[in-house]
Amino acid sequence: MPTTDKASSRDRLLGAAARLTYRDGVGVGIEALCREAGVSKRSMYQLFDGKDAMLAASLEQRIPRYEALLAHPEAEHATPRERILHVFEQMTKAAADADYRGCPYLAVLVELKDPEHPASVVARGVKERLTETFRAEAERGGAQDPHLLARQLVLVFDGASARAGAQVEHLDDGLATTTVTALLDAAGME
Amino acid sequence: MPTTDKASSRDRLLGAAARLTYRDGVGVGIEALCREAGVSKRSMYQLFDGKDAMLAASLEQRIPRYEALLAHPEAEHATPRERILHVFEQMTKAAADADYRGCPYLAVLVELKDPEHPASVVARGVKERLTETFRAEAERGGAQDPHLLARQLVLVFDGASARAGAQVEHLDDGLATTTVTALLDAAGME
DNA sequence: CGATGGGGAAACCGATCGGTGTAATCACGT
DNA sequence: ACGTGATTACACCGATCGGTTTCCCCATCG
Repeated sequence: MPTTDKASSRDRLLGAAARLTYRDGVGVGIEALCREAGVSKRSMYQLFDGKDAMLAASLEQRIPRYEALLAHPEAEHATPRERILHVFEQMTKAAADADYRGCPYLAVLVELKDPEHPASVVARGVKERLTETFRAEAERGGAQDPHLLARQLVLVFDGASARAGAQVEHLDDGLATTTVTALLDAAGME
Repeated sequence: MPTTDKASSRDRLLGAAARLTYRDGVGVGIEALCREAGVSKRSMYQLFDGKDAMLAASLEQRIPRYEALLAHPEAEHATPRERILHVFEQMTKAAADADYRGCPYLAVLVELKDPEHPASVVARGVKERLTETFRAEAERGGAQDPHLLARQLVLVFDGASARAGAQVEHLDDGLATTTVTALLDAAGME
């Protein structure tokens, strides 16, 4: 087994793509990606169909990490409200980092401006799954209109992450959680 | 006076920059911008210091139009609540257009990822002024914490515009205004 | 009329884009 | 030791990037 087999080349490419794209946007060059990953351009084109496909795969691979970060660590004993608030507490913590650039999936959707792009499809999936998670919690928590509340929460999620990532807002005073609490209360969630 | 004097060349460049940047992102080429504007590249470099400066100027020029669109038409007789809601009603109407890509100022902030970029500075100014407008209305309306409410409203504004622009959400059922109403009520605004 | 000067078209600059072709090199199995 | 297949570095492709320069036309003015 070589020191760098096919799987690890793939992983390093996906990691580099995630890192550089998040920092510099989807406009980063293939050359830079391969340099960062330590993989030749030739190999990258054998592993992926092209830049678009690699970007999509990169976003896809990060999904478990991303969703695990937002999931409540003690899911069993936590109430729906606690689980929803946990999502925004995690975002608030992440936004304190100077390198925070907001939700990478929203950023890709905004930057690509093309809903048909493979990466946009992946990103939209993440957003839809987050909405569904919120909806399920809202329902468990007895909200009057769980789907509406879920969509409201995602509105706040994306607004807060975009603004914090663009450095136009700082969430460290609990802006996001405060806003969410108001919405949860208004929706009649226990 | 020639059919195309210096001022009209400037205007057509700014218009083309606003249009193409909004549709395709800040990555559009100078060549395409000049072609769309019907102005030679040489003239554009005499009118502006470069692409960054023209982009910033383009965003700057659109500000009056943008803010007029969000301002309540009968500002005198409208209540603070009506004026705030009007902003979100206008966004909802704009989002119904298939060509809607969200707030251009937020998009630029997200795409550039550089708060120091001249265009980012302009965009941030727009966002800060919107926040201040909300804050003033919130204060007039007797909100408990006008500044907090204003920041919450901009969260919803940017979240809704980004999501509608990226085609992940549609606002035509009043999602934005419903959310805002809940926040206004929670803040104790009359 | 001829001189002058500003602006347009287009060539040009080096750099980079996404993507490919090639030849040498590498680790490996036999 | 040899063959093999994967990976590498690197040249190359046409296109485009932001930006500059050249040339030429045409409008203005004396």
